[in-house]
Amino acid sequence: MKYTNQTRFLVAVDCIVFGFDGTEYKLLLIQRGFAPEKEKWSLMGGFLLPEESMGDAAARILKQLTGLQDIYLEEMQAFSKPDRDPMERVIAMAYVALIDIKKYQQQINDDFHARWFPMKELPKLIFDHQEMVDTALNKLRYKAAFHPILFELLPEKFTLPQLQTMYEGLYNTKFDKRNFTRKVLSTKLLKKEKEKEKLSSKKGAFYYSLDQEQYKQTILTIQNFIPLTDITDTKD
Amino acid sequence: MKYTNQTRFLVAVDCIVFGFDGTEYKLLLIQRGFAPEKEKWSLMGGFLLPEESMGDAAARILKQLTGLQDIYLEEMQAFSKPDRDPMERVIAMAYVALIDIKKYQQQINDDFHARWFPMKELPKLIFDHQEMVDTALNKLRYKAAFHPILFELLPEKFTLPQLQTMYEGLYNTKFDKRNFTRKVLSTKLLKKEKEKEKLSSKKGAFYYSLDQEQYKQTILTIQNFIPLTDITDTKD
DNA sequence: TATTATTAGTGTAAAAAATACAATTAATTT
DNA sequence: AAATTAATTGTATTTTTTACACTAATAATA
Repeated sequence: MKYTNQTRFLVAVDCIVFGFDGTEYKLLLIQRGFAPEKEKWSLMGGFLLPEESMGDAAARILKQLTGLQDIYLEEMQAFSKPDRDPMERVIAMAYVALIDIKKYQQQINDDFHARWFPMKELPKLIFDHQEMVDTALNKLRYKAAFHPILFELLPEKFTLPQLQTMYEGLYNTKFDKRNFTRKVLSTKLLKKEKEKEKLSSKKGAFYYSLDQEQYKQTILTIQNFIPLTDITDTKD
Repeated sequence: MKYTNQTRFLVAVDCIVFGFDGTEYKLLLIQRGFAPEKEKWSLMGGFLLPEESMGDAAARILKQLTGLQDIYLEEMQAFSKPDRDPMERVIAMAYVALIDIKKYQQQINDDFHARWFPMKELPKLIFDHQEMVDTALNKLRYKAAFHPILFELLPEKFTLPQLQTMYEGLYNTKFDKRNFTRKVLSTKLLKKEKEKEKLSSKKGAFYYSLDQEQYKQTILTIQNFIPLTDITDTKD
């Protein structure tokens, strides 16, 4: 038994991969391998297969086209305007990934010529991919304001100046060092390491790492309208 | 020209309609009109048509099955496990709506026997609809903690006790009246009206209404890691 | 080896926001 | 007139946020 008289659609997944290299944000793009728009710059995309969920498809496509695996991938938004692909109607689900460029540089497979573009020097993208990127960046900014999500973008060990640069880059602004440090450390999410990073300064900056236990707890915490004393009552 | 050798899928939209009646949260459900699971309780769902976006489909389906229109509908999450519908694979996009039950009661068309169920007395739902509802409720709780989104759930004029009840209902807790009032008013989102609501108390409670101008500005405001003084610099 | 240059790291006072806590007010019902 | 019910309001304390500038550590250079 099947549903009759219903239209079936192509369903695709597009992966928006943001990366941070310690200084600026970049976007990972490839040159599309098939018509239409063959050879044009594109997000990592592909069609959904019959036996996989969309999340599985996103991971598969990213792996196939770049070699990247085991990275943070999150469903972002559907793009479903009937004419977004000139060839044929395709429903696209956009997924967003955040990675530390240096950490994953080796994983990236050169076969597909995936390339990092600084956010301010993006080439023209196919279809509505630029809209996808803009939407993703806005959502990332919004989310990072409440959520310690940006820690995911850093290597296991990172310095406070690096973290600050990352936040400043996302919002195109400068923060006060002392206040930023205090705020970040007050989350209790970071553990200070004994070694220093010596490449980017003469003095060297101490490494910190993410306290995974704390992180898992904190990521669920909610604020603002709910006094903290009430939150513990909420689990019923 | 079409994409060849690709599988096409049924795409559906399911609408999760939460309502608040001044006292408790309810969920709007209908009895499914076709096989499989005919007559079982279900979210308002239907298949995507060839010429509409998914957002359009959600609005159309909600209107067709309940009569409700012009309400706040937000894309929530895709549900795409290959076997979620036993008849045939269907990719479902869940949309969430929040409405004031009393305000829209008349709009609801009786033809489809849509019924409000208190959140604690939901019937067994078809397929993965219960999972959709649970996910939506969690996201709503999370979002409402930062976002004045719950104001959307109230009629044009509402009282502070009503608003407080709504927040308390969402988190199953009690807030201090004085602190809640102060916090809500500090958002500057509310305008005090001259009339009182007299049904639920002898003294009567003053009506408030949403200051639409302020609301549009505030809804974009972000906090926590970004000092407020920096936010204005962000627009580039 | 002394000097210079560069970035990391740190404290405090003032202002703002969050919290805990209970008496008074307005209106209706008896 | 008294009793009942729910709305409304303030203050003192604690916590958090903000603004602001000098010292420390190291490498490069004179």
